[in-house]
Amino acid sequence: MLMKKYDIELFENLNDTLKDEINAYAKLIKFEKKKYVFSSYDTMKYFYIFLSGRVKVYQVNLDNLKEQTISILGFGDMFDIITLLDGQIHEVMIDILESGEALRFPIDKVREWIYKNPAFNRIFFPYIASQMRKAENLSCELSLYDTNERLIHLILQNLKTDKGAKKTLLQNLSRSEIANLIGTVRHVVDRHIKELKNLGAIETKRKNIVVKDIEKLLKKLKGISKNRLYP
Amino acid sequence: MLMKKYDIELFENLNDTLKDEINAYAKLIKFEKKKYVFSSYDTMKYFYIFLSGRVKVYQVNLDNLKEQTISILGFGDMFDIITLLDGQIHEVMIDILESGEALRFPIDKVREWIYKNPAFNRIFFPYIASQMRKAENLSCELSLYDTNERLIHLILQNLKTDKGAKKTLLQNLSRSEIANLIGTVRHVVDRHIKELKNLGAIETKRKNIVVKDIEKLLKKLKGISKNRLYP
DNA sequence: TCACAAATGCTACTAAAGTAGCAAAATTTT
DNA sequence: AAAATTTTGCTACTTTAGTAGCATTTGTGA
Repeated sequence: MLMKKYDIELFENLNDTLKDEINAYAKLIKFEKKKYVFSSYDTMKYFYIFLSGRVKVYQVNLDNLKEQTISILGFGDMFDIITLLDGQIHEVMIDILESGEALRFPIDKVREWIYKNPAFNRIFFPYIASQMRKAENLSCELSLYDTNERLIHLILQNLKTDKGAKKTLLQNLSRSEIANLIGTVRHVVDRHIKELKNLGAIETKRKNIVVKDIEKLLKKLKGISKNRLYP
Repeated sequence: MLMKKYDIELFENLNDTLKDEINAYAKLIKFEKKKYVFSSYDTMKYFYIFLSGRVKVYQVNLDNLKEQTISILGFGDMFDIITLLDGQIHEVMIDILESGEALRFPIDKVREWIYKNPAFNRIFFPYIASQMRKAENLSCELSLYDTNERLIHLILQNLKTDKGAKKTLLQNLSRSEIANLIGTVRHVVDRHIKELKNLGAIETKRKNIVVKDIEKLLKKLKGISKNRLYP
């Protein structure tokens, strides 16, 4: 019975041997808003797989305090995969957006798995790839599109991932958090949202954006590349 | 003797068994400027390790033809690690900046290695991590610093990697390629370079930037974060 | 429940980045 | 060697993004 403790969806397709391994080394950790956890030093020793809650990983420009959100981690996400792979410290800032739980593993144990356990890697490798795709996409968005387009891309992207996940990325995020995601500041996001509301493309509640007219959103995207996100 | 064929620096620390494996499956490929190679379809079948030359990986905004360089691959780099990890197509544009050679492997063979060969992963995992760090750094640069600071960061970063590598990243790159690297356009780079030249911080030859006064470069960086790159 | 903190909404202003076009120099190709 | 292409350099202009400040609304925790 104890072995069934963390037998979650995520590990469904693993063989029993690995499931047992995981259960043997996992420790359930609860984390809360405004608490300082998952520090760069901590992640040199421990590796986490998130079960619930939401954690923001970000960097700050100390001169103007502008933030860039690198990723928001939730159910099924792992941290910190960079330190796991190269053993070096990974200096990022962490904020808890929503309290939740994670499984904590001794990082050396996880290293053993990724070096020697093909079953674990069948989950791990595609996960790394998905994170790399997201990182690449973020750079290209920041560089190739203006703030208005990036906002619309983010809103549309959320429509797509709607099914499946219980909660979309955008739900329960403030305007400044949205700004941090797309590499701008709150006032700029406000300006664009105001315009989209006036057009009747979206409606907003507190920490919530509801799409009212996809066509109008798409029309605000310029030219050819509008087909990229919503073909 | 045949087995010694590709016995390059990169594989120095591998055991002989793996070296033999690599030699058995590697095919030497030459690539040239203005030739179309390493397509997204090709990299579904083959995996490459570069021996020489330089290859630009980038994305384009079809509306204004602006480009963002995702990475420049040269000696020791691997491609495409995303497709290797998740088996999905990875749609990027490729340009050959300098002709060169690469080892080509059947991608399924390389998958076998990353799933079952710890010796290969001792090279592969840190490499993935370094690519992830670069990707994360690019996003943060693009979002948190203005074009002038990004240019100076790039120039300084090149000073550091000077030793070791035979050729720095910036050598032999045109202004528009520099612009593509830091997410802006040629005219903006020109403007900043002109100012840095007037200050006496740098000198330029065709496709070449020579740092004359590091202190002056650092002074152009704003405030606290200048210490980040050149402590 | 009351005080405090967080989030939203708006106006006005400043600075930075991007667009456009042309000409000269250097390099490569024919 | 001539022609074509690429790279550099400059000016002028337009648009977008970022800064600042304040008032109102909403939510949270003491």
